[in-house]
Amino acid sequence: MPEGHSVHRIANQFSRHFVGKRCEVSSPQGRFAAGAAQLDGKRMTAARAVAKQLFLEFEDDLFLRVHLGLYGAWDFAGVISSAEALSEDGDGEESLASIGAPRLARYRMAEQEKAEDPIESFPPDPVGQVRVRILTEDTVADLRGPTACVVEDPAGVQKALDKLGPDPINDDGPEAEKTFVENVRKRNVAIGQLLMDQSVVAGIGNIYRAELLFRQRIDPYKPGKKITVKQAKALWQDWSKLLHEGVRDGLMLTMDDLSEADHKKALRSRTDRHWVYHRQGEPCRVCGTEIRMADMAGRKLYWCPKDQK
DNA sequence: CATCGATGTTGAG
DNA sequence: TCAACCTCGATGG
Repeated sequence: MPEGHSVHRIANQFSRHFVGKRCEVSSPQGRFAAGAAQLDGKRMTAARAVAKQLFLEFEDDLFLRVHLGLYGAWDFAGVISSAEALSEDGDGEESLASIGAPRLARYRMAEQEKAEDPIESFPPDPVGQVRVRILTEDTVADLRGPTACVVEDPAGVQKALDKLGPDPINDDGPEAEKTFVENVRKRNVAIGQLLMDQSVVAGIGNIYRAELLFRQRIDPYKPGKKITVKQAKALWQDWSKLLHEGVRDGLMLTMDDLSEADHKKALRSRTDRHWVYHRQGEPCRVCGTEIRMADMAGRKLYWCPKDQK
């Protein structure tokens, strides 16, 4: 899935075009029929992302909690925001659908975002296995392939939140940094593993994990207890920076100070976008040493053995 | 066209 | 520690 930044963008999409509206909620696939019936006809009152968890709040203290997992995705159509409009994070009401009258946009939001073929009529027929469809008078959102899609009461929401460490978008004060530093430094577990532990810090996935550790030149195998306060603070600050940039840009650009040409290249090609992620066997962009890859707790870890000590 | 692997988590054993 | 979840782009024939 979707590391932390994309879920925040999805929440923004819902905030702009669904919150305040009455929703017809259904489960075209059928696997969420009972849950959909609980929410059907209610007004959406808020949309919020905490790390990779999405919470859609409806009237009567009901919440839809969604986690996209590895390959879940939301498809939006109708009056929705384009990538650029979402990046403004403001009140720009510009939508694809409003540009050129009868053409209605379809926009897919998962790890990548992309415009799909225009739809001919509204609402469009569900494509594939749609677990949940949320339909308003002029917008529709289809959810496919989620790991979690559950109706929660406030206590259930709190229970889910309690499992999460700080998320720099929601927790931006010194307290959050302090919590992160403590969470890291009390554990005798490799920092590469701790960054993926959502109770230590929420929202980091495999790509951000590899890139953050390279950017701070930290050995992924170094135990949390041996990470200095300075290193831990730097990791938190850098994560906060990358996450805010990811929400703004709609993609993970983890290399700083690129030339104009390299920046464009990075936007085009995923292989030119990262320092170490998915670059095993290729030369380190800093020192030329071969980037290594190994399994760490079931996920692939990428790092430069020379620069990260 | 078949197969593989992926940005993630859960629960069984 | 590993399979399951059940989608889809990339890869190979």
